Amino acid sequence: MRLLAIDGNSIMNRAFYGIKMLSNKNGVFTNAITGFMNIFLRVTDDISPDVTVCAFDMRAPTFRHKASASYKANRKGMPEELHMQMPYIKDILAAMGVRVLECEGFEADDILGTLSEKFGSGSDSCFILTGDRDSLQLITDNTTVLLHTNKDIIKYTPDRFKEDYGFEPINLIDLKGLMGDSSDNISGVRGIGEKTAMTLIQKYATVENVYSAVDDGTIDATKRVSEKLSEGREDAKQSKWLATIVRDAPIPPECSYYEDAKRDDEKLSQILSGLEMFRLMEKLKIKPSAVNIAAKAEVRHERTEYAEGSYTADKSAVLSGRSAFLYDNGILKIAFEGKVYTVTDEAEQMGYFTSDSEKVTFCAKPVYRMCFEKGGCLNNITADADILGYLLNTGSAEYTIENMCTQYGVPYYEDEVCALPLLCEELAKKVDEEGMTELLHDVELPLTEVLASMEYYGVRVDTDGIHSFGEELMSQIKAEEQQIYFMAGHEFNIGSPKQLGVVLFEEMGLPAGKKTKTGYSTNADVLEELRGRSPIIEEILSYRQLTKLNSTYVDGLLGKISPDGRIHSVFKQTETRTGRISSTEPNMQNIPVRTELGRNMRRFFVAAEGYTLLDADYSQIELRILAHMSNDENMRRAFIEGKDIHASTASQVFGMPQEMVTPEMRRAAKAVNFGIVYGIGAFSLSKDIGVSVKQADSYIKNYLARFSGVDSFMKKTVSDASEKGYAVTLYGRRRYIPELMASNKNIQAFGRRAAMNAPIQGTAADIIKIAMVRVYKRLKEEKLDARLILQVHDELIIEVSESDKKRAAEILGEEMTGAAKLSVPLPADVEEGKSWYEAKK
DNA sequence: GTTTTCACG
DNA sequence: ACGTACGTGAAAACT
Repeated sequence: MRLLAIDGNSIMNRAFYGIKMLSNKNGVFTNAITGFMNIFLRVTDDISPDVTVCAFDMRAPTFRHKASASYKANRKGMPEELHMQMPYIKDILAAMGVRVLECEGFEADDILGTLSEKFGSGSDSCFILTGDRDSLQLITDNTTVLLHTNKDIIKYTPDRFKEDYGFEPINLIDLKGLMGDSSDNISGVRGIGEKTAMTLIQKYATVENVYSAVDDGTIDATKRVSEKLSEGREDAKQSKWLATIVRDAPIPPECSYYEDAKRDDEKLSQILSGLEMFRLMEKLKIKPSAVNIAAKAEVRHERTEYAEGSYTADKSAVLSGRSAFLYDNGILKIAFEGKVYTVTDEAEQMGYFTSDSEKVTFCAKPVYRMCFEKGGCLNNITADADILGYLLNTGSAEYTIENMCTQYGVPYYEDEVCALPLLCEELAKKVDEEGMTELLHDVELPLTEVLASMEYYGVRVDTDGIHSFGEELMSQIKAEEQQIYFMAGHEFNIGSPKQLGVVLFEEMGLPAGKKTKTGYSTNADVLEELRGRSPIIEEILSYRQLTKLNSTYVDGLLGKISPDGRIHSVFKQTETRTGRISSTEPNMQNIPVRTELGRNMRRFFVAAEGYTLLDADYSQIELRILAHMSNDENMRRAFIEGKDIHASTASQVFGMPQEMVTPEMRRAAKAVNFGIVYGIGAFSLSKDIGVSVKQADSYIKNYLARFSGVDSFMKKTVSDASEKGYAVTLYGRRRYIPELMASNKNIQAFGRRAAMNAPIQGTAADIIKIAMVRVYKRLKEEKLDARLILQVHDELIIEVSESDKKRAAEILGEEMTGAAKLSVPLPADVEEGKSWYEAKK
């Protein structure tokens, strides 16, 4: 029989520190569980054990198996984020068919020792999975230790051990006897460290042999070492005993007990969906089952059984009622009053989409887009489970019907369309309870159509222009490359941070600043510092800029041009945690603008023949929102009086009339304003504007004293978020911030910054979404030959026929400015041009 | 698949 | 002692 015995505590510990923080929306951390399961699955896959057992520490407060009280006192207490994950991993393992063993007064490795004694002989073999080198003493011909290190899992057989240590595995306890182990609070012999102890054990094997040699006077060591050994005789004995893993812990002796454990998928499904660990569920091929969900107390609905129906026969009933549908790959499925219909006829499908009947669905955007492509439309969508799920928790990894049914306790059907009516009902109810109904109906639902339309129209690009720009870049890159090779004295891959680090910091001897976890950092900040120390730096920065433009933008965009000569980006509505929209394939929201070279890229985004582009952006929308939400009189006045906000801030912070503010001071004030929106820190501000941390700190203090309304608003935002678990925008959109509950202060600090930023960034997102819906509606109402084609967070772009451009520009300006009624003005600046470059001056 | 870098608001 | 502003997406190198 092959037995796998796991040191639960040790592996959880490794996993916890090895994986970044993860948590579900209730603030239950799951990173150690995730890491543990990854390791677990990898190892079971590798060695295919017949039986798996996992041992956990259980230290009784009153009784200690080992004599010295609190002998592990100096091992750090488990952080709360890890501690809270322990009951879950035990439940998961039990449901996986793994016996979970705990023994009062014994540690996990004692249990492993006992198991290896039991199963590590004859034809049986035992594998011990741990992150703790102590357990290497258990290695025998039949017991292999799988040691999990930061890098990989090392298979320790007796040979491998001898290779590494130069003595037998069992003598590890003798080594510890001499050198001790600070993590286990084992003292060892005072004055004997790792080097000496290794040499002695390699020669004498055991503590006893060492002392016989000391007594004989034959000990092969310096006089000093010999003296220390004599003094520490008792310590050595005691330490060896402490380092010895127990092999007779009271655990169930019958093999059948371990063999009988069975996997329970229902149980696993329950635990994992509660933890929102959907990826793991997928890996384990666990489906949320209706039976499982029905057993849950929160279920509010009876499950309706669905029968196959004939759409031709029931069409008029469907079109006069409320139905759910899913459309995928040319196939339309409709669920309606206990029947499910499959419609493949295209004309029938369009008839359904165009009808006024009430429809609920999941992911309406691609359906809108498909309808547009066929010259039709999609009407009366009253719920979209994707959007609903997003509003309820913007932090979730993915919104699938399966996940949401499980999470919100709604019966799930393999034919997913059947789950939609109840799912949407349940989600909409929650959205209403959380005060987001208006946001849903007035903003998010209509926005889906707007985004689909933007994707459908896309942006016209000047393909030839991009090509020749690319060729220019290429020749500059080649020249730059040669220059760099010459300066470095040899060729290398300039794009490899690793190779570049070697060239700069080792070969050329430039001072290495920051380090990343894998080596030298070579990012622009670091290189900027080195400017002037070597001319190569300038060339590398330039090389980086050119290659970035060429690969990400020239090549990237060229690969995304459709046969119609336009780029149809995908705008994602359920992606960001703050409520913003994101753009992919390609990302149209990060087209260069900050440097002149990069900004040239925008010359290639053009209006179609006979059309022109209108570009409008909000000015300082986030600071205006801050002025409104914080109701800070000082800040509001600046906006109401139409002042230059950064200059005005500078005059306040530096205490002087605005005429006296220098450009340098304005720059600093601008950085402070940005910092405030992001949840400021003195360190980063100082780096940003090049003053001392102390100096930066005093700017911030000054600012918060001057703008006390902002100060109290930020404090309240954080305390509300800590109390409720989420931050909220002006329109009620929530962002859950479980990081605020962490005990790690870095994570907590991140949570506070996110809490300060979310209402501002989120409200700005709300407002431009409102503007988009209103602009879309008015362009349609007034039947203008104009369409929204892009959104870049605070900027909207319309493509409009020459004849309608005046009217469209009016609408764009009016609707953006009128999108929100704030207690400060909200101006939007509209410009026109044939290309994006010209339209944004 | 993760890390580093860099483009945008 | 450490890490250090919020929110994104893409490419290339590396593991």
